[in-house]
Amino acid sequence: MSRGVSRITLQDVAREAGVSLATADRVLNGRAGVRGATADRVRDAVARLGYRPNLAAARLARGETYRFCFVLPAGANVFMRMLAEQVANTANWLATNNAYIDTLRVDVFAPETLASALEGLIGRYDGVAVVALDHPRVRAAIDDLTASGIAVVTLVSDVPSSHRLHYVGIDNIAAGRTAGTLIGRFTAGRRGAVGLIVGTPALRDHAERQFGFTQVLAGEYPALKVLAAQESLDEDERTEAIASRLLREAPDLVALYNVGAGNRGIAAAISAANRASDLIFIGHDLTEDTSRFLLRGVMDAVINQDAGHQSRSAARVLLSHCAGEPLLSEQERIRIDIFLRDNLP
Amino acid sequence: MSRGVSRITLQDVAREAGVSLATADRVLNGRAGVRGATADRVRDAVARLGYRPNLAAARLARGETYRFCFVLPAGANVFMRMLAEQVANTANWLATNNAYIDTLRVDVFAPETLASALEGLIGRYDGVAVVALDHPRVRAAIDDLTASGIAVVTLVSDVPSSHRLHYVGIDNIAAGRTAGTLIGRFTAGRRGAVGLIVGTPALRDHAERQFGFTQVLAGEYPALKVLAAQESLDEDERTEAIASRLLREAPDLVALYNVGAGNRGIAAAISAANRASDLIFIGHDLTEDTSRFLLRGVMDAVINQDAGHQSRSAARVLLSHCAGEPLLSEQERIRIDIFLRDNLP
DNA sequence: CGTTTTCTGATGTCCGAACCTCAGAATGAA
DNA sequence: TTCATTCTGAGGTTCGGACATCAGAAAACG
Repeated sequence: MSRGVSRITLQDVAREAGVSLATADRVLNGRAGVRGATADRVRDAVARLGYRPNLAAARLARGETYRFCFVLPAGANVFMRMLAEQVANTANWLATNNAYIDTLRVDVFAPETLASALEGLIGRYDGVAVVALDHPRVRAAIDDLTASGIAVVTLVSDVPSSHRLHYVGIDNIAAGRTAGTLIGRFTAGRRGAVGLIVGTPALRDHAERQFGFTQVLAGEYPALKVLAAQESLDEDERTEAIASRLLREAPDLVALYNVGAGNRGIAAAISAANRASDLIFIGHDLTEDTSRFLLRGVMDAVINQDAGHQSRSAARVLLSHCAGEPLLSEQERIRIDIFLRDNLP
Repeated sequence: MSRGVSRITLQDVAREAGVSLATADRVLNGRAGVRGATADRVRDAVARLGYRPNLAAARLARGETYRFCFVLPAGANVFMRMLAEQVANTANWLATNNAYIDTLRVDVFAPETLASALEGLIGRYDGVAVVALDHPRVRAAIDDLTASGIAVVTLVSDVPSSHRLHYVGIDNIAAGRTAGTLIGRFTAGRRGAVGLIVGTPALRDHAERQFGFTQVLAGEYPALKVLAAQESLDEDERTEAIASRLLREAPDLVALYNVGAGNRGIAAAISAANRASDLIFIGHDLTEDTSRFLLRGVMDAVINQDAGHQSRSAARVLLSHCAGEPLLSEQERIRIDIFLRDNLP
């Protein structure tokens, strides 16, 4: 609270360097018209005094506002609903920082729709965060946005070959591997079949998780045989049907891994078959449902990517890029969270 | 980057409410001299327009600087060194936000020393973050700080009965339970003894982890017998000696849980005994060492509390408290991270 | 009704940096 | 030495809110 502790301002730097405020300002903002020797003196003074520009003052002086668009899938599975909620929170926070978020919901499974929605953002926003489908049309749209000077970050699901500025999300191969290791260890050396349910292999994150999972099980747990992946389209009814069928038709089923959404259906099937206590069931995304399933012992582990963190991180990356402010990259790494019954938030 | 999108300022609110800027300002800053009816009109206008004060402008106008002190243990175990490093990073970030951090290293095991160090901070800081020992003397010192108007947060290890503003850290009972469940499941139904090593039961976090751990093992894994806890004082040589002795004297040892630091010693003992592949070893704090142990299969899981997150969180809590700014409480929850070989950062 | 008290408006300064202009100084080239 | 071309200094304005002062208006009071 003290007003006594005097900050070092650009004034002080100028005085220390023996130049005027204007010159110091020219050097720090990279404006032309300063001799090299003079510029060095200023930079020396900055280093000597440990000058740090006052962020608040800089922002105020710049007086810019930033408009961001978050493009989220229209299909409302629970995780995406949570993400949308967190984006709303983030918007609330950004509003005090001269930045505004619009949310756009599009059918992410339709590459054409997504791509043209993205192209429609050109000129209207300074930054875009998108839950992207990895498809050539979408990649081209992202590159167009980037080329038009809009900062683009991919959210949750990446398009690595595009020119996006940053990917905010987890390493899904590693997430799949993590699920594999957990199932391998939790099945405790038993021999048997493992059911694998994916939303759709068209989503890069699902495909990657599946890859990492089978890689670990095939390589390190030969006693476990992974059954052919079943597509659920992330729908509860379909996951329930699939899980019921697996439970019926594979009598040696020891574990289930659900790569996508629809855990409720699986939990229902497991409970109906009375297999909660001996069947290992691992899925993604901590929700009200999945935490309940963990507590009841229907699920054994949940692998999570924090929706709030991802939303805030995307906003921070966009904001700091647009405002030319430094970024704490370490803070922007999204963790692969493992939740057991015991470490629920 | 647009300058076109006009923010809503207090001017707009005043106009909308049909009052002057001065009156609107009086209402928002809780200054006296405004009739109730008028104040309501202003508040209505705020709500109608969705006015959000510009954080940057507010900070600049307030023109205050904040001084924080981070009190860390002098005994340099790896985690604490990492924490100190992260505090330095945080200081770097805070410097652009009118806030300064000093770091003080004291012997945290000596309650008298810690308490008097804390009392010495009165009047010199606006906020204090302290890795606290739960001891009456220390609690009293924290309460004195609080009473003198200094915001105090406990970091990593809490003093729940004190008047600290906030605890930045994990639920250590839950962390111990998590370790218990992991060991229970990873031992795969085997019968045998489990070694338990603590730094010192004087540290609240160690005691709590031990409690949670034994609670789970006793309650849910009757095949595992937890041996009497051994004190290591967080030193590698002592943990190595303890682990070696356990390996020697308990032939049915199936798992080891290290509550504190000193994982390097345990890893050495396990490797020497050639038990890396069958003995389950779980410890805390992700470091260069423990990630290597995970990759090599010497350790099976590491439970972590992110030092960077804790440091930033403490700073944010102190800053927002002192500056009277809102806090995103969700962002300040420290997770109990579980790391396997597969989800290492 | 006048008078006191309580409100309200007008106006200003300040915070620190970004960005601008213009005059004058220093420097280089001819 | 002169003239053109860089540099540099001095000064101002702006951003939006915090905080202060003072005059005048409205309300409360006797």
